[in-house]
Amino acid sequence: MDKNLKRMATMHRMQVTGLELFYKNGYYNTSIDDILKELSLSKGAFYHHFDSKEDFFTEIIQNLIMRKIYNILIEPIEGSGNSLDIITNCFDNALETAVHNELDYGFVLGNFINEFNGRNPVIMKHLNDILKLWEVHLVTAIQRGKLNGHIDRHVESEGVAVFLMSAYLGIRTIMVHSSPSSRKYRFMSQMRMYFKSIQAKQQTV
Amino acid sequence: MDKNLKRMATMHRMQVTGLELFYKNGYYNTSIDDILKELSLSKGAFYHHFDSKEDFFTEIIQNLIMRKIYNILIEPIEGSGNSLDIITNCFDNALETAVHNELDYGFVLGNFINEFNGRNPVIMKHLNDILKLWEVHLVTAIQRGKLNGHIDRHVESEGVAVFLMSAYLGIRTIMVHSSPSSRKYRFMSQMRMYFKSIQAKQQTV
DNA sequence: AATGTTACCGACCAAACGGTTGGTCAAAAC
DNA sequence: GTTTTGACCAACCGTTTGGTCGGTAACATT
Repeated sequence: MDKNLKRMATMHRMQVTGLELFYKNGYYNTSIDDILKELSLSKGAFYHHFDSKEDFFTEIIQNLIMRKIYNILIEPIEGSGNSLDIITNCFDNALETAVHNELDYGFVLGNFINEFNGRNPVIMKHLNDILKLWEVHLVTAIQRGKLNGHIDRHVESEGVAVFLMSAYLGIRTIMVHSSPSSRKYRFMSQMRMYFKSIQAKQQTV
Repeated sequence: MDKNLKRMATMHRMQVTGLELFYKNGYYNTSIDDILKELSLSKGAFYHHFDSKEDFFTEIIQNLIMRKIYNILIEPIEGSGNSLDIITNCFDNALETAVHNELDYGFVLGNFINEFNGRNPVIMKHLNDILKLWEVHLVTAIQRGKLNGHIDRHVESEGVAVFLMSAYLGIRTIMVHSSPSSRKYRFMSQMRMYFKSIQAKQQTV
């Protein structure tokens, strides 16, 4: 079983480096050779483990992107406190990694959606599924907020979810260029304003 | 001068078709041959008019993207009425073209920013300049709203601008996949909620 | 009528692409 | 101790890429 362990280790290394380069240079602008050079591995090794470039990327989506997004953007909003506070904290933390130029997987997702949209339906489906998953959990969190008396019962849960996802993906597009830190601060500040407009009118805490 | 006219006509045709394909398939995933095939022109014609693929795209940015964004997202918010109403209408109109699968240049901009970020500093600078131009005009419109008594004086103009740009670019990323019409409706509805939270407290109209 | 200019053609190039193939060698299975 | 397996190598293939270049034909200038 030692062989199997080595196989998995190598495949994992390939995927981590692959995501890094795909994210940095784009999928179509990154060659398999680029990835292999970085790892000092050969073409043969690559095609021994993966069927094709597309298959390789599909594995990356499932094994790296999906899980990270779950950990960073979905699981943190499952809590039972004030939904608005929880979402605020979640976004704040997620954007903080972006400020420090680390891999922000929410942005990675939006980035790839832009790149594959209309070009590769198979990969788009996988990316869309993740987006949908995020949306569902956001809607759930907002509905919980209504039940708990933190959010006004009249607001549309799905509308809020769409608006939040939009804002998050958008701020990341803007943040990449100038003064990410101050842009994050301004963004979070306005998000709190927005939250005030949808919170329950009379505080029944 | 007939020659000069023909030259400009051909160059324009090339740029229009070029933008179409670059937008649909991505810059790096669209070859010059693809564009020329569509136009029944030859490589020689292309390099007779443009220095390189990059030069070609730079011209597209200046001649097509820049002007369209000015017409659709910047000029419409120059009016002197209620800034929040004007911006709402502007976004509503701009997103409507997106619903009908037409070229929405705001999205085109966000799309290319994602593609070129970290890959081509020269092109990124041009795209960034457009983003900055948009931001400046949004800030101006919001400050005008404060002066006219439509917007609460305490809100940060730049924060609002960043938030609005984020939301717009983000909703377009999300709209490309499923039910753009209903997503647009929900988005606009939440944007109005947000606007309520930043409008002047006592209506002094 | 002769000459220069310009828009455009299409064969060509070197480099890079995704993918294939025959082979090596150490560890696992027998 | 022999055989089998599987991770990996490296040369190679057909195709596509951005870009070059010598040529041609229509038009403008003289």
